[in-house]
Amino acid sequence: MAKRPRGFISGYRPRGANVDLLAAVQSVLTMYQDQLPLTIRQVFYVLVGKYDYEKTEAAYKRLCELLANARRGGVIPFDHIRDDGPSAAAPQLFKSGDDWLTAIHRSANHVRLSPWNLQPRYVEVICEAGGMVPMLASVADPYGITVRSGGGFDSITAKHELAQHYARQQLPVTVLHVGDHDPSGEALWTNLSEDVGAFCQSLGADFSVQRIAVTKEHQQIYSLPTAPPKKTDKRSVWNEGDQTVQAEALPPDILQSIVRDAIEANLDLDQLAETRRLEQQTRDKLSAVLSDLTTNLDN
DNA sequence: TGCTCATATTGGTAGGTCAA
DNA sequence: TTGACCTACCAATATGAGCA
Repeated sequence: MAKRPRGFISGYRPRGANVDLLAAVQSVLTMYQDQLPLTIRQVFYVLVGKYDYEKTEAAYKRLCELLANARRGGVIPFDHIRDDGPSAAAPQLFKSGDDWLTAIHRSANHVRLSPWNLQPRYVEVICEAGGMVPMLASVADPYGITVRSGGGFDSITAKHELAQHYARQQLPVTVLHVGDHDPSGEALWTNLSEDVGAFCQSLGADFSVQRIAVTKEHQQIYSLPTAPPKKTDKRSVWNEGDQTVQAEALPPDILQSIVRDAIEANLDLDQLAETRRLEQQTRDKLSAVLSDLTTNLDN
């Protein structure tokens, strides 16, 4: 029998300093309610910046454990915290033909057109941490832009498939990269840029990466919490005296605005407006066609 | 040149121990 | 009794150092 709690914890009562810590976490979640869900790392860095929370890996681990219990205990809503979960592939099933027709009708009202046949370049966002994807996607989605988690792109298959995907776009490809400002973050970015770039070159794709966050300038402008680079991490050239900054140290709203600005700088906004006009036209047309079809079937 | 080893990345969880 | 905290571990890969 496991000694750890399973399922919900009924009557969970945090103790000592954790009572105040959970109150601070709830304040952070309220402060960034428009950016929810946040990763525990994002909550951690806001606590460090605004509540003088201890900035150590041990303190971060304690926060992870506390938030696990707080979620099990119903103190923190599960949907306010984002972590990497399992993936599922569910078949698309319908109760009946009418059910399918209703679903089609409903989706026709939300059909979206790809903006890429009117844009000068294909743009994507890649972030290092998978937990940040939903938050960045809420910014990128209205532009029709895909957000991926890099996770270091540790799989050679993933890098090759990505290059194949970019080659199929038949447009110059720009990847906006969000990652940590540390030797490992630099190494991951360089690896992505070089390895996917080399595959792209062989496949005939014009590929470039823009590192949009986190930079040394961001650290200075927003006074972000830093840490000295780990002496054991030799994966990248690192200037003497330079401090490291985690991507999650950027306040969520600021990170969103950095990504939004970078997206808009790379898109033709007039052409994007034209795509949206065509999109509405298409929705109206499809709704009319499906209404006629439903009427004919009923008769 | 090629192999092994240590260390790093993410967001946790498991088990053991301590303390309120 | 129960919450807190510490260490070890998971997966797949990159990188640098050291050695044969």
